[in-house]
Amino acid sequence: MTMTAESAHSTAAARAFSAKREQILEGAEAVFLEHGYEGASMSQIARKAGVSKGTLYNHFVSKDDLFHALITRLCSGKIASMFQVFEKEEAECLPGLIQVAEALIKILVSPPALNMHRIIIAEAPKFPELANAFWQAGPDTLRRHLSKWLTQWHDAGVLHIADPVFATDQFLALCQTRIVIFRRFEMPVDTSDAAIREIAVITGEAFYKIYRHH
Amino acid sequence: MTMTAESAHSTAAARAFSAKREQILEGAEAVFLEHGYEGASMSQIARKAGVSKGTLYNHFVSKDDLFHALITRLCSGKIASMFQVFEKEEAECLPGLIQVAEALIKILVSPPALNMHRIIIAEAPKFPELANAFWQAGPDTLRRHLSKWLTQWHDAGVLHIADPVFATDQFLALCQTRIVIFRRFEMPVDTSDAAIREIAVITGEAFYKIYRHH
Amino acid sequence: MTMTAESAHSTAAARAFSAKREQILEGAEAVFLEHGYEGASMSQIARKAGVSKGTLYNHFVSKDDLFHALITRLCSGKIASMFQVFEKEEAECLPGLIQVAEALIKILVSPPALNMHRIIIAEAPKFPELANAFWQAGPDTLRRHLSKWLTQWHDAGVLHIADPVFATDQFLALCQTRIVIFRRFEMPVDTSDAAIREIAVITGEAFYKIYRHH
Amino acid sequence: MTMTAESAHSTAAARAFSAKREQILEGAEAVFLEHGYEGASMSQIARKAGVSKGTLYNHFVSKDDLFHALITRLCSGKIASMFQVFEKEEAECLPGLIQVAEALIKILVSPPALNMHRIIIAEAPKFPELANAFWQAGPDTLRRHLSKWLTQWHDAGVLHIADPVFATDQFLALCQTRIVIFRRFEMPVDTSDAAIREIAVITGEAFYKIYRHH
DNA sequence: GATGAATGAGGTTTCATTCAT
DNA sequence: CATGAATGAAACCTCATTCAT
Repeated sequence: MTMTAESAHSTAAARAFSAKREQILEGAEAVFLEHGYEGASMSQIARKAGVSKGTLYNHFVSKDDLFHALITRLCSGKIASMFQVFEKEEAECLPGLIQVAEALIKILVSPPALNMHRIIIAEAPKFPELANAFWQAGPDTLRRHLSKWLTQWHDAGVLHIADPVFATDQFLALCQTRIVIFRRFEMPVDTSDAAIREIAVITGEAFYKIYRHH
Repeated sequence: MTMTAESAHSTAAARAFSAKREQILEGAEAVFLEHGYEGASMSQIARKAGVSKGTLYNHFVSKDDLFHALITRLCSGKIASMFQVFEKEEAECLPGLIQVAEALIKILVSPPALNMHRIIIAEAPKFPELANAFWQAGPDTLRRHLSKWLTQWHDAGVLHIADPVFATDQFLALCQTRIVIFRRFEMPVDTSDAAIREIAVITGEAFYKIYRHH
Repeated sequence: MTMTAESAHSTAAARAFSAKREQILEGAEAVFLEHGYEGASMSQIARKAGVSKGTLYNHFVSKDDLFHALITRLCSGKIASMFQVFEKEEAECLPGLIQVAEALIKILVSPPALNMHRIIIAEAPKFPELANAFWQAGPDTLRRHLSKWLTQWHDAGVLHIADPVFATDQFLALCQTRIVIFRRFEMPVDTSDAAIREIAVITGEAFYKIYRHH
Repeated sequence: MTMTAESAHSTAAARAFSAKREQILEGAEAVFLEHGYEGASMSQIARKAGVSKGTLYNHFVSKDDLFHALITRLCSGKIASMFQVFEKEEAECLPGLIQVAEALIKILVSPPALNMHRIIIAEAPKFPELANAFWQAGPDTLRRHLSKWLTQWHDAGVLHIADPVFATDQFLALCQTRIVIFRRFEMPVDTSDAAIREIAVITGEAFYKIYRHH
């Protein structure tokens, strides 16, 4: 496999270009998530990213475009991986539910997830496609995995679930009781591991009571 | 009952002043709830309210102050009355739960409530006291009423609830399954009365399964 | 001497009107002298004077007019009396010169005089007639008295002064050595009575050396 | 002497930047000196300088900052060179004094010096450091040179001066008799060369009488 | 005559975007 | 392609002035 000097050059240039793009997106992430879409300024982003304002516009057509690119990237990157809460299968149902609840709550109260949620909700009317992208990458990913997992317990006769996707939605909703919602409202609440564990147990048990097979 | 010319005068003036203030707050409500705090401009608000920019500043010290006043007023007014979902007591438990769920979901998917939720969540880091005011006026009001109502069923031996406030939180969370959350993400979802009723029934039944007395 | 009820009434009203005018001028004095013409706002003045903004315009046609009235009043009042430094005649020439120098320096370093000087100088291009009024009421008053007093010593053969008015101008200029000028530039300088006395002595002696008769 | 493309580039850019800065300062000088600090508007300055309002803020952080930069620049430039009145030494004392007086009066009645004095005095309470900078660059420069020169005549036995700096202050004060002060108050006065010469002679002689050696 | 709310022009400053270098 | 100065529209806010009460 050979490579001419020129293509080598252009490849290197392309790499550098890509790197700059990443650099900008890092800055944009920091600024947009902290200040919101309107509250963020292109100057701030340029400064944070360590590039000139002009460079922003060499890589992105507009503020809108940069925001788009950022959210899209976050959705296919951080968000997607965040919501991968099924690393190892649990041998039993209820402990599995509790474990998932615990993992999910921990994610949802983390500053990045809170900020992401905030900006997505805030900008949903202006950028509905981004809200949708977030949904697909985050909650919906979890929903697909979880509903499949629940179906297994249904098939095993442990749970009785007519609509596994809706059941998953309920599970997700239950996980947002108390701690998560308090954090979203910036109200003081105990977010220690113990407190989260406690909510997770109650949540898992509640869900189990709704759907256990008699 | 007599009234001096002067007090009549100042009373009339005070009334006019109050009316203008209301007028401004109406405009502010329309613009802030549509565009968010940063996205709204004082000029827009003045135009919408039909007053001059200067008048805005005769009534409110700053944009912050106007926002504060608006949210505070909404909390003690619309929001508070919105969350009064207990007009008549239900004779039975499960139908009562379903009825409350239905009423709550209808509220939560209404544009005013959605917009209010959006802006409160978005600005919670900058205006935590407003997020708290909203919480007190809205969810917490419901929480107080509902937990008292649940306690009655507990005392009657119909439900078995160790922590009624937490149970209420769970009920509120469950009501936000599917329709409410889809609307918040501006994703297409059936919000017809029938669809809401269906979710309400499932939600009521789910909650009943968690806490019914054996 | 009789007075009808009506004229009594209108006289009382006129007195009240006059009092309001004074009240406004007091406020205007405080604000204009502190912030300068452009730096002062009509609202500030109204607040300081304890009257409404409308009242300002019932008494004065405009900001210009109020400024005019203020400076004019100060010139015929405070300024004029300030520069009356000849209360008692001195028996001797040099001690008299020193005494006048001392009195004058004390006046010129007083905050009111400094502020007045500042605003008059600053606004002289815009309000030359006010600068002139100040000159007439302040320096020129002193100039007339002092030149007459110097003429007496000339006639007595103690001093030899061809142009008494110009000599007075020189005396006034000499009094503004060091302390006065430092205060005008807001530079730190000893303004104690002792320091002023010292300058006054040197100034008086210097003037005496210029004009003493041989 | 070589120069890389980049350094050539950045040097040219820096030159252009500097030129624009100068251009702004020219505009600022014209507007500030004519209208005073508060009376000048950033729009006026931008218009006068032939740049956009935004450009003002690319070069200076605020109106304050621009004013600071202007006055500082004037002090180290025009003002400093203005007060260099000692180009050639005079062979004799009294003619030397007269020559210096004449030069100084001519400077002080020039519109730039009058305007500068005006604005410095007016803004001294708000910008004391600028008043001080002006003092250092202007009067104090002259004071240093003149006091040294006077010391020479003292050492030569022609004058008898205990405190040369104070004597200089007196000389400066005497130069501000009549013409200078009339101009500051915008009062009509003959500012012809002949009139100035006349005052200069009287002033020089007066000073000589105070300090000549017997 | 006194009040103070209303006005709208204009104040300082920020911002997204463009473009010459 | 990167830079950052330039732009001018628009942001928040203040001000002198008017006028209904």
